[in-house]
Amino acid sequence: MSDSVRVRFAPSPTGPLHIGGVRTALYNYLFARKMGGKFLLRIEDTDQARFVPGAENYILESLAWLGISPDEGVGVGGPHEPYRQSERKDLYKAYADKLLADGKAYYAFDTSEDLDAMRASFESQGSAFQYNSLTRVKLKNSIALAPAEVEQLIASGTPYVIRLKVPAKGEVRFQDSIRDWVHVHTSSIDDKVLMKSDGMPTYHLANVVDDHIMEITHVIRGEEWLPSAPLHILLYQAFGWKAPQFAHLPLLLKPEGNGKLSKRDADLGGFPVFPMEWTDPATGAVSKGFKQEGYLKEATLNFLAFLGWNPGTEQEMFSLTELADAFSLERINKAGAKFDVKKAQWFNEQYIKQQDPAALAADYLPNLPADQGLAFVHLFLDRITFPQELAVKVAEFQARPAIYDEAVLASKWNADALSGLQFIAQALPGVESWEPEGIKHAIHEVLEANGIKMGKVMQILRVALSGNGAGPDLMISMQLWGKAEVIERLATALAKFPAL
RNA sequence: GGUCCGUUCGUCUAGGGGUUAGGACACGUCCCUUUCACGGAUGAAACACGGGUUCGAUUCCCGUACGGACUACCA
Repeated sequence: MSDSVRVRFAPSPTGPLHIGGVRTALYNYLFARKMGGKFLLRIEDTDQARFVPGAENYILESLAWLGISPDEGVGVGGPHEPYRQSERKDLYKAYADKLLADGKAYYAFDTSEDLDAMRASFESQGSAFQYNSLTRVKLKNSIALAPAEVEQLIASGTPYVIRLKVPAKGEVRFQDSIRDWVHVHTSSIDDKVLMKSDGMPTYHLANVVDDHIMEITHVIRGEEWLPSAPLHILLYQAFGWKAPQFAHLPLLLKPEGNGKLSKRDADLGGFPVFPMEWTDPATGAVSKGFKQEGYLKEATLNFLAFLGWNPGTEQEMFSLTELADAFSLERINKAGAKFDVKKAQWFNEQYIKQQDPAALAADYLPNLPADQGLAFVHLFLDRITFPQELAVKVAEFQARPAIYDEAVLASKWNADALSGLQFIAQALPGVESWEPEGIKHAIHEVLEANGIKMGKVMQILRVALSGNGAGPDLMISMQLWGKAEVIERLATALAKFPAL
């Protein structure tokens, strides 16, 4: 079908990809999959000043980690190569020239300093400067200046930009998939710069030209673009092109307080706002990543998808393919969503339990024999949020108690407990089969024979062996410690526990 | 300041002219368990405010308040 869906994710390589950007990529990907269309990745590197080495690679790796794989674009190629805007530079100039020839754009020679001064003077009078139909006739451009003068300026190499000649009167309207009709008067739109004086296009031009050439049918992007969408509509009109369908996504907000989620929140809240760890090439500063923090890709995806979208059913665990099946633009929310770490952690806990225990053991407890690693995974699976906690739990488990839980001792350490422990210490060496049932049976038997209730000593036994008043199943723990170690620990505790 | 966008439990949200306003996270209680965790059950918890339209508005319209984005030769 000729009008099949084509969407794109078009980040700028100016730093690590923000988690909000990842969500935008995800929604584009999901929509493409749902509609049987194509998902493209285009790199918008038209700002030479803000270019950050490694950022493009970071974007590619982050998307690859999550399985948000482009069908076309940087890294995979396709019929519209190149997909990096810096490599398409000449193209944009040709389109800008066409607008110039049609009288829909004009040259402007005002320097940044000129414009800054203009803005300052307007501001001092309490109003805002706009480069528009009212002011352009008084500024230094090919509308206000005589043709000969313009030619002379260009011939002499005076730097210039190309601006869009926004109509003085009229209304721009478009129907956003998420926000429905949005209308704006052209009088509130600036004569935006299309081509910068360095010969590079601005976002506005490059974006519209590429989306048209690459036959993009739906532009799904962050809400920060909503104010410039009317300008883009105007550009499509100036070129005589059909505008794509727009869908402006709600923003991701700070977990506490107001404002959009930022890098600062990560530092403050101790949670990541980037998909993967990022080391700033200039400062060497390291920012946390979901991946390195221990978030599973399935959990990250599921969590992100639900920030601003929901299936309308009560199902909340969704794989990437299930998300693609259930996804629709209509079910995206309008209001911004606060980032909730607790929910992200909950998703992670759910997905950890779904992992293959043997794989978890191999990946996170590589130094243990496979059967032992597996046993520990089973022991701790329900008690961790991140897989790397496994190794910590195991280390704590294996270390002999340095201190004994004071509170438990204070309330449970008594004559019954003492004799119970002593009986257990006597019985343990005789346990033939050192496995949970056998150990439990032996303890039960010796306590019953001496008229002591299990409940009186079990927690004290736990403290004696592990130092803690709470923890995983004691019988399984004892099996894992091993007979000799348990006997040793019990003897130590008996010697160290306070006299009665 | 201007333009545009938004507002249902603390958070993510369902719903939509007449509902006991539903679910999830977090929180409380109970059950399970020798303990903790997991799991199960249960509780507390919301339609920003003011007008209108209507027999009836949380839902539609208009204001107000609050929040947000944008307002660069950045994207």
